[in-house]
Formats: sequence, structure tokens, C-alpha cells
Amino acid sequence: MTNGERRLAPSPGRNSLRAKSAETRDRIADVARDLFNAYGYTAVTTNRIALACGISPGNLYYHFRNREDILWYLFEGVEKRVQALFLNPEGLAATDPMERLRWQMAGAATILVEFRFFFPDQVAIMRRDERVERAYRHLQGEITGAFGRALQAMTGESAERSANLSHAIWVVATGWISFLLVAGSEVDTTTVARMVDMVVEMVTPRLK
Amino acid sequence: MTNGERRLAPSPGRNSLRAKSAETRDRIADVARDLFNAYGYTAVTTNRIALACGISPGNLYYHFRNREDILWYLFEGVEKRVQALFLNPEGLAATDPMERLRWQMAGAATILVEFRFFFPDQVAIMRRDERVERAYRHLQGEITGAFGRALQAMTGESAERSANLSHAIWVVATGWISFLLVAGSEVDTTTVARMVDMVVEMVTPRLK
DNA sequence: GTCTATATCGCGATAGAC
DNA sequence: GTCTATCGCGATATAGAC
Repeated sequence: MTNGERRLAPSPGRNSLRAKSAETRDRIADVARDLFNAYGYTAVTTNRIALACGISPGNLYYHFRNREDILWYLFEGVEKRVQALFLNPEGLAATDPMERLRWQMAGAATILVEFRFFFPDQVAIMRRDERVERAYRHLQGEITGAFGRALQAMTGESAERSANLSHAIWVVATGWISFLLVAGSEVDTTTVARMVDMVVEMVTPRLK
Repeated sequence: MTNGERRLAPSPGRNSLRAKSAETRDRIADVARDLFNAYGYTAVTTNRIALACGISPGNLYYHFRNREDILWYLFEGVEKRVQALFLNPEGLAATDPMERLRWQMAGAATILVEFRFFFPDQVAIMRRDERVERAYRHLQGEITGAFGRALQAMTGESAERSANLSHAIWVVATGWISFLLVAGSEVDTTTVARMVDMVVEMVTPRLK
């Protein structure tokens, strides 16, 4: 969870009484994430984050070079969690395929809620930050690829059809937040969980 | 296509030699749409639109009150086309259900390409403009509702499952552009057409 | 109907005191 | 590590001449 080795100023040393810098840095990231979730990434300025943190804008810029750096810090955490969920065949191979699918989508739903700001703005975010663009593009390809092969094993369909299904499921999962926001629904664990059923119903009739 | 009764200044009269105002207004809207498609709605400023039109920023504000008004003008056109595609049972009832589905999704693909700026930014756009928020929310509910009933007739499944499928297809269609942009693919008629196959493959195994 | 000029605003980011 | 003060920029929008 703490990928705090990405600091700009020299570390005060791990044996100092309180690693206060890391605390402030993490608090900024947490508050920023909450604001992003509430108002959308593009609408939240560094000034607003600083205000909500109870610190000055100048201080925020001591801890992060800019807003993109805050996002990158958050993104790295998401990336690891998504990969752990979908790129870990040995730890999950034993369980029933549909059980595994359900478990994976439920895990994805949790991440979706926690970082719900990201997905409705994914394209706008990508356009502003090359690091995120590369990393997210890679992640999307990596996950849909692995997921497509798993689906092919489950359905026995062609690689092309399995890829189509994998892509459709990825789009449903990442687009579900937008649908809820457009519909005016709450975005919480209950409403996001509907996505899990939708995906299960997409796969079930195609099992071999 | 021309819903040009939305003017701010008094009309020069329809019997004037050239309705030059409407021409400029439509040219602004066309150029704006192209820029939105190329760079994303939020990234395109009124200054840039004016520059690309070869007119002054002040002149742009003579024809449209602000950028949201340009969007609204474009949105109304999309709305009508989507409704014609999905809320016209009598004109299409005779054809085979799967033929109709394919025809509808192909039509949707055309609209998607033509207004491809809208869907990746739908949430951000909605948050900035109440008119679009209300209209798009209504449109989403209207189309997914009608489409869900059509699917229920085709599959014989429960209303709940049909609604899930309808919502999933809506999310796939509206989210497909984002997927392509994240993947780094071109967004054109060929790549967007893949979405039609994906949707057909979602429905086919569930026909009664 | 179109232009030029400009007012206003707020954001991102930095400098330098403490 | 945190603050205050501020610069520079660019965007929206308006005023008034032509």
C-alpha cells in the first residue's frame, strides 16, 4: 500500500522519531482521492486539495511536483491490485472457473468504488499524463489478454470471439461507473455489485 | 439537421439574400465538432475554435453564448438520431430481430464515430452543463428501457436479466471509443464496427 | 456581423521567510 | 516542513468601434 520511496526531498532517515513527511504525503494523496471521487479528477485543483488538507498550496508543492504526480502515486497502487487480481494463475487455478470469475469481478468492483474517479475520466487523464497513458494502456492490454485466454479455456470458443468477450467485459467493468453517474444513481458497493451479475450473465450461456 | 431557431440576436429575415448568420453558426458548430473529436471536448477552448474558424473570439460569442451552447446545439442532433434508431418500432417491426439489432448497432457505430468526442467525456460534460445532464440522463434511460424490452421479447428471459443485458450493451457501445483510445487504436468506421460483432455475440447465445 | 481591445478570474507553480 | 506572497499564464466573456 505504501509506495513511499518516490520522494523528491532527501529522506529524513527512518530512525527519526516520526516520519512526518510520509504522513503528510499520504494524507494529501488520500484527501485528493476523496476529492477526485466526489467531483471528478479534472475538476479538482491543487488549491482545492491543499485547502481540504488544511495546508498551504506551497506546502502541497513541497510534497508533490504537481497534480499529475499525485495521480501517479495513486495509480501505481491500483495497478498492483488489478494485476494481483487477474495475473495470478497459480494461486487460483484450483478453484472452479466461474467461482474464480465471480471472485475476480467482485474484487474489481471494490477497486472501482475506491478509485471511482479514474474510470469516467480515463481518456482525459491519459491525454494529460504520458506516464499514466503508457502504464494504463499496458495494463488494459495485459489484463484483457490474460482474461481472454482464461475465457477461451472456459468456453472453448475461438480466440477472436474470446478476445471480443474479454474486451466487452473490460468495457462493461470500466464503464459501469460512468453509467451509474449518468443515471444519477449512487456509486457504492451495492450499485457497483450489479456489474458482477451482468458479467456473470455474459459468460454463463457460453460455457462449454 | 438545422435546428437554427435557437438564436440570440433577432433574425435578419428569411428573405434576405443570404442567411449568412446561420452559415457562420453552423460552420462554428462543425469546426468545433472536428476539434472536439481530435483533441477531446474539455481540451478545446473557444479561442481555439474561433482560430480554426478564421474568426475572432468576439465573433464566436456573437453566435453562441458560450462553449456549452455549441455542445448543446450538437447534442440535440445526436439525440434525435439515436431516438430515430431505437424508438421506432413500427418502421422496423417486420424485419428479423437479429437483423434489426445488427442494423441498429451499425447505425449507432456511425453516430459514435461522428461524435466520438462525446462519449469518453460524457461524465465531465454532464457535470458542467445541466441541460445536457438532464437530456442525456433521460436519453440513456429511454433507450436502455426500450432496448431491454426488445431483448426480453427476443430471449424470453426475465425483465431483470434483460435489463442487465440492455445496460451492458449500452455500456459497451458508449464505452467502446474510450477502449480504442486507451488502446492507442485509430477510431474510425472499421475499428468501431468491431463493437457491432461484440454486441451480436453477446445476444446470439441467449436467443430463445 | 465582425473586429480589436480588454476586464476578470483562477489555476499552476515558485521564491523566500520562518 | 510549512507558510505567505506573488508571478505568469491562458481561458471566458464583454464593450465598443467599424
